Amino acid sequence: MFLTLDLESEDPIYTQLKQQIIAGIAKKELTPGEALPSVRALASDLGINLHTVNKAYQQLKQEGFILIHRQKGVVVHPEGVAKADEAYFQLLEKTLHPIIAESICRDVSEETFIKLCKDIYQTYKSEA
Amino acid sequence: MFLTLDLESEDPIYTQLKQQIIAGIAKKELTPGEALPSVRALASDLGINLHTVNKAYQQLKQEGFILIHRQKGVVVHPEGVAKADEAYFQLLEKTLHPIIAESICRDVSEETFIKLCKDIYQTYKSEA
DNA sequence: GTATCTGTTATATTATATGTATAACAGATA
DNA sequence: TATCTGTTATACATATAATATAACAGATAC
Repeated sequence: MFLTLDLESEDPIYTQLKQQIIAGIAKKELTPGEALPSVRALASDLGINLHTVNKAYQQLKQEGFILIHRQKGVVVHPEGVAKADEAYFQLLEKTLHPIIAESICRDVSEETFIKLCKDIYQTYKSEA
Repeated sequence: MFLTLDLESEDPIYTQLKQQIIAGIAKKELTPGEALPSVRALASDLGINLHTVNKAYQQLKQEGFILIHRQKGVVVHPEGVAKADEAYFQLLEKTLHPIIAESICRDVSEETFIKLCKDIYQTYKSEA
């Protein structure tokens, strides 16, 4: 599991951490039950503050991706990530709406958009 | 063109304005050359500050959605929005990646995801 | 010519978000 | 006892978001 940060990015560091861990789970590079580095170890590795890592971990826990045992440490959720429910689909739709609206303005056809999504899906499947 | 704000939203007001104007253009409720309210008029209508509207307008101008004439006012770009180029597709892919990664974690099939995108595309086409 | 409408620019203030820096606490373990 | 967990608290610096006023300069209507 490689974690790389772009300190120039507009995306906050804790967001980058979250996204890369989620991507790791999606690619099955991180498997259920697998241990993640402690907040201090990861912060030290990346040269960032403990609290920044902690914020990412807390949100990942809140969203059901990981479990945190007070003394055992942090692990990828052993029973797998909670499957999409109605609330998630609503959030997903709300997220995609403005993205698709802009694509339509820029003359991106539905077929082209779908193709891009399929290609991205493929990048996660192929590296399983 | 109805503009509604959710002051409780995490999305900044100027972002909501941008998204709704872009959605309006996508739905062809706003047509090329059509005038938009002045910064002061819109701010007054919505009960927000002039600078918040101006920030949205400036970014929409920067991204090619509108034109601003110093004394004539604000209009939807008369020649249509700039079509997607390589830079836009890269940005789009970068935007979709984490969204799709999370969907995969939550067991959303490619077919389900594509279906959702198609449905959203449809909401813009049907109201043309 | 004055008043009014544009967008624009400048300052200042408040609140919130982000990230860092230290320090300490409590449970588990070697 | 020392060291490792996550957790909590406080403080600080910076950036973003939004508001509040004020002023400027060009265009237009009376």
